[in-house]
Amino acid sequence: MNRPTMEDVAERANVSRALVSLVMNDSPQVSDEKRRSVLLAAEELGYRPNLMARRLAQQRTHTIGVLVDDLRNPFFGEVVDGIEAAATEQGYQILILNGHRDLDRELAAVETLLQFRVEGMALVGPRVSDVDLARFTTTAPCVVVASGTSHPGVDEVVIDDHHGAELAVQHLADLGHRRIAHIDGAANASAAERRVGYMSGMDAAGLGEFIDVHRGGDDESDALAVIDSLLAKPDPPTAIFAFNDLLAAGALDRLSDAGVAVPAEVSLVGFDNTFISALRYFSLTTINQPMLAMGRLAVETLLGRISNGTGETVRHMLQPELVVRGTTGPPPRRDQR
Amino acid sequence: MNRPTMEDVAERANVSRALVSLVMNDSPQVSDEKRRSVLLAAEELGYRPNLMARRLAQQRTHTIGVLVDDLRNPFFGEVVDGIEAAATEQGYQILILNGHRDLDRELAAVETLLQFRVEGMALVGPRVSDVDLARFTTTAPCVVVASGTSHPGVDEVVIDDHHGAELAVQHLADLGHRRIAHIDGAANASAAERRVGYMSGMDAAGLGEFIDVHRGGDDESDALAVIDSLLAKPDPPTAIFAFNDLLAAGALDRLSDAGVAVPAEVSLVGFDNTFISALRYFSLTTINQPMLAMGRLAVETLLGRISNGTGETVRHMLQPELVVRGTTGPPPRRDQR
DNA sequence: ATTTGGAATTGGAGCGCTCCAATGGTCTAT
DNA sequence: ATAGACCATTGGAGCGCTCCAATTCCAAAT
Repeated sequence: MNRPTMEDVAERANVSRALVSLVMNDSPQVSDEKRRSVLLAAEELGYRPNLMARRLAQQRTHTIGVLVDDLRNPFFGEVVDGIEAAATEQGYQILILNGHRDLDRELAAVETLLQFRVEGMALVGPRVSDVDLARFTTTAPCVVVASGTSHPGVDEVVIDDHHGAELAVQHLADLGHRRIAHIDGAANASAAERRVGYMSGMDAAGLGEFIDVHRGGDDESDALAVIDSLLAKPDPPTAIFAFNDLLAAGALDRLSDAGVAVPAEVSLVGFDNTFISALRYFSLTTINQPMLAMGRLAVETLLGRISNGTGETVRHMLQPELVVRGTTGPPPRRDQR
Repeated sequence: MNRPTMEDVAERANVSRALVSLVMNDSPQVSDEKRRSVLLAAEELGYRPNLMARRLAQQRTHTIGVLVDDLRNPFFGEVVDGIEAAATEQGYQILILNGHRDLDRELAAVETLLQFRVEGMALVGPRVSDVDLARFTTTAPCVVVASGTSHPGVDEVVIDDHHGAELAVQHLADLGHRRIAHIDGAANASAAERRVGYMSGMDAAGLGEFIDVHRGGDDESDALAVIDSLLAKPDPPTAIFAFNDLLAAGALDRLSDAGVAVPAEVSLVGFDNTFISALRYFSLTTINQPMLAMGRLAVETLLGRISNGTGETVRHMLQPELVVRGTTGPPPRRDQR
């Protein structure tokens, strides 16, 4: 009644347990005859190797742990897809745990990953402190993905948030906008970088005097009040660059409520290129993050670290891209310079 | 240099390995003194139990496997959240694998779960056939979640798609609509149920003669052509019930392109209540699926099956709810009955 | 002083596998 | 006929833990 073991298969095929092990691991030095009979016996018994036992004996797990901040966010799903694809190609499994946007749960999850003896960890949008990070990374190599701030001493895969913001501003400036406002991401990890990028983009376009930053947040509700105050100004902006697509969605909502035409009266740019921005009803101009590539690169970095051990930590920075859709256009005639 | 084991901790604390095991498992029958010194030794060595070894020795894993159809879809993320919450409460871990909308990968994933010796599996929106399902469920109990079609012989947690569709139709009929069209989900798992629900809702409202089903698909692009042909009719519908929120988003897009006011000229209802529909810019009237509750119920069902063994399979059907937002209203005056 | 009982502690077997060194078997070269 | 070489196969130790039965310990009861 109990699950068949290698022993059972060996007995049925009249061979030793070691031979069964060789067959299960596709060893080339097994005669075809024995291989067939082992495979047959395994099939008949419904044998399935026990991964626990195998890993214990092997002294390695061929697994990399993935910690994501929030599974419901499509952004993370996409990055994980990239991680999984690359890991599978390299013969690694992945173990996905959810941090639930909470530091304590995140730490618990990392602990679990370590108990699983993962050979490396990819922390996607993590909230752990640098101190904790330093502790983990000596136990198992870590790579931090998509975290705006820098974590010295740990490998990282990030996007050039600064440049992404510059691209957005430059696009708007090229269209002729001058009063370009920014709704930022408040305490969000990438917020600071994008804010600074916005400012430097404005400066570069000779629009330093029009720099105008407003505190936003994580999602659309945080944009509503900002839009109201923006519209109440004597000289409202003709363009808005939002921290992410969700904030942009909120902004769009409020603007249409207020009867402001987009892009005829106000242009709008988001960030992330999540599938929301691609919905044609939104058709949001935004900045693309190469999520799949970030995932793949994370795995490569991790495996490099695993095989090469210690050494200079790297910070891979991927380039964002402007995706022009329907929410940007030239400013109203009266505002053209 | 090697990872410390229980043996090492035992030695350092001057106790037996068995005692360390007791401490690690919070056994009450350990003297405070010994417990402290074991804990101290563990701390000093940076000891972390090896989950592989523990599970092998324990002969159980306290883990339930979760197979999702597509990680990038927020719907699944939400269901998994429910599963995880309930599992954690019951002292179970979850192991998430991704089916990638592909039958073969799904089967491979299930195989992996079984090699991990999960004690049960929750298949969320699976594509496996009933035959495969029957094979698995004898090895480890399965529960199928959010699959429209029925899988005899397997426990299920589903939503009443039929009734959900009826709710949508009834809402529109109550508003005074008569020509209510349906854009269906084509081959999608829940499509048939919702389609039939639409029809029976129409009948119940005395609108049988207006039944009008159009083939849609999975996402927004599939709605575009349908809207075009609908608008080209001599008597275009005054209301549209779409298979899901994404199709509704596509419909909304096309309608606004065509200059058709929503809901003044055409009302629109979606299905799922994903966060997209809640975006105020959409403000889509839709049918809510209790995703978290479905996840929790899946775990309860699974654990019940694990402890009670075989017996009548159950089919838990949760009730959908109408969520009225901004895309529905009375039909234009000329169409009121 | 001796017994008794309960709690705290320990030794050892065993979980299902891998991997190494050793064994046996077959074939060719001497 | 014998040695050597090479291949397929096997026995056994060991991976790090749990869990049972056995042992030790100590205090209370006789």
